[in-house]
Amino acid sequence: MELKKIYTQFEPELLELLEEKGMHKTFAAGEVILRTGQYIKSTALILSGRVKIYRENEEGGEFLMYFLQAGQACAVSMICALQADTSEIMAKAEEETEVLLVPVELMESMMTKYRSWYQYVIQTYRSRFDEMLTVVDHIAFQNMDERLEFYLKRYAEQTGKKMLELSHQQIADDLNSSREVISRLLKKMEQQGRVKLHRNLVEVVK
Amino acid sequence: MELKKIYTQFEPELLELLEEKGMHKTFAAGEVILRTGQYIKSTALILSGRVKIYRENEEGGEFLMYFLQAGQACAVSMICALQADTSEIMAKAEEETEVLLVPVELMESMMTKYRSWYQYVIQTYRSRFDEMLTVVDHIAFQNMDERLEFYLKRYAEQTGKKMLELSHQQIADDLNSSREVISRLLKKMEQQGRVKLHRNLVEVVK
DNA sequence: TGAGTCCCGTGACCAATGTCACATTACCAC
DNA sequence: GTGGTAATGTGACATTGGTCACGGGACTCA
Repeated sequence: MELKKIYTQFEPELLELLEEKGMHKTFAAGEVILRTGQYIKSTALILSGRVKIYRENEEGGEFLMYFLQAGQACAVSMICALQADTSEIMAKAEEETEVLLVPVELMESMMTKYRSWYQYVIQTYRSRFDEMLTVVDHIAFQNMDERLEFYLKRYAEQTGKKMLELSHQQIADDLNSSREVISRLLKKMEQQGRVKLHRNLVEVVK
Repeated sequence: MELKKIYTQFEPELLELLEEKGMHKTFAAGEVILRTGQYIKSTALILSGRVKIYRENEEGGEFLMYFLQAGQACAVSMICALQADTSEIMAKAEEETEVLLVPVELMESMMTKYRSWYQYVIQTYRSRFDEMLTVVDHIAFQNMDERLEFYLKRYAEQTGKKMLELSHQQIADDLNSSREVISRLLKKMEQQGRVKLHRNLVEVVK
C-alpha cells in the first residue's frame, strides 16, 4: 500500500522524507515484529495488515492488549525510539503486514518540523493510552463472559467479518483464561443464539 | 517548592516562561484534582505532595493506577491538553499538593522550542505507559496476595516510611478487593512476620 | 464512664474460574 | 474409507476471592 493513500494528513514534504529515509518491510502472518526487551531502532508505521500487541507471561501466555491496523503506529516503538530504549511488549503480525520503518534519528527533527507529524504522534499516544485504560477496566472490573463478548465484538469490527477464524484455545490465550472456560461460555452464548460455533470458527450472529 | 529546584533539567528561559505563564495552585489532602470526563485546559507539573491516579468504577471504587510525586507530571493531562480533550481518569491529592498549571496553548510551542521540555514530555509518556503495563501485568497475572505485597512495598518506597497509615478498607479499594480479603491476607503476612498490624496502620517489617 | 462509631477478626458460605480427565467430533492425508 | 490429529464438549473437583453475619476492640466525645 502506498504511504500517501493512508496517511493523507501528512504534508507532501513529510511523505517524501518518509519514503526516502524509511524502509519498507513485510512480515508474514504469525511473525514477531517486536520482542520484549528488544532494542528499538525505528518506529513502525503500518501500511497494511494487522498487528497484535500483547504481553507475555512466564508460561508464554499471550495476553492481548490491542490490535493495530493500517494508518496506525506503535506508540511504544515511538516512545522507545525517541530514547533508543528497549521495548516492554510484544508485537506480532496477525496476518501479512506491511510496515514502514522510520529510523529513530529522524523522530526529533520531524516532531519540530512537521506539524502533522507532531499531531500524529500525540494522537497515537492518546489512543494507545486510552486503549490501555480500557484493558485495565476490563480485567479489573469485568467477568470473563463480558470480556469474551467485548473481545468477539471488537474482533468482528476490526476484521470486518462475522466469521471469526479463531480456536477456543487462541481466545483463551488472548484473554489469559483456559480453553475449557471459553468453551463453556461460548456454548452458553450459542444457546442464547448470540453466536454459532464451528470448528476453528466462531460466527457472530447479531 | 521552587520550580527550578525540582525541574533542574529545564533551560532557564523555559523556567522563566513557566513561572510567568503557569499558575500555582495548592490542593488539600483528599481534594480531587482531575475528574473523569472533565475538560482539560492545562497540564499539571507537581511541585510537592503526592497525587493518586485512579480509575473509578460504577460503585465508586477507586482502583489505583499509580502515584505521582514532585518532578512528575500527569501524562494524561499532557495528552489531553494537547488536544484540549477530556480526561478518562481521576486524580486526587493524597496529601497537600502543590502544582503548577501550564495552559494548554503553550504546549505545542514549548515542544518545538525547548528541547528539555520535549524530552521531559516524551519521558513522562514513557514512564506512565510502563506503569500502565505494570498494572495490567499485576491484575492479569497475579493473585491478590502478590498484588498486596507489591502495593505495600511501593507505598513504603514512595512515602519513605515503614509505618503506612492505611486502613484495610482503603487498601481494599485501591486494589479493587474487599476489606475481609485484605484483612485475611494481612493477617497471614503478620503470621509470617512480614508486617505488624495496628489500627489504621500497617508496619512493614523487612 | 458510657454511648457511639469506626476498624478489625473470623467463620460460613457462594460464585467464578481454573484444572484434570476423558469422551466425542471434525477434518486431513493417504 | 481409515487412522491420526487437533479441536471441542463435559463432568468432577479445587482454589480464589467476594459476601454475609456478627463479635470484639479502640478511640472519641460528652
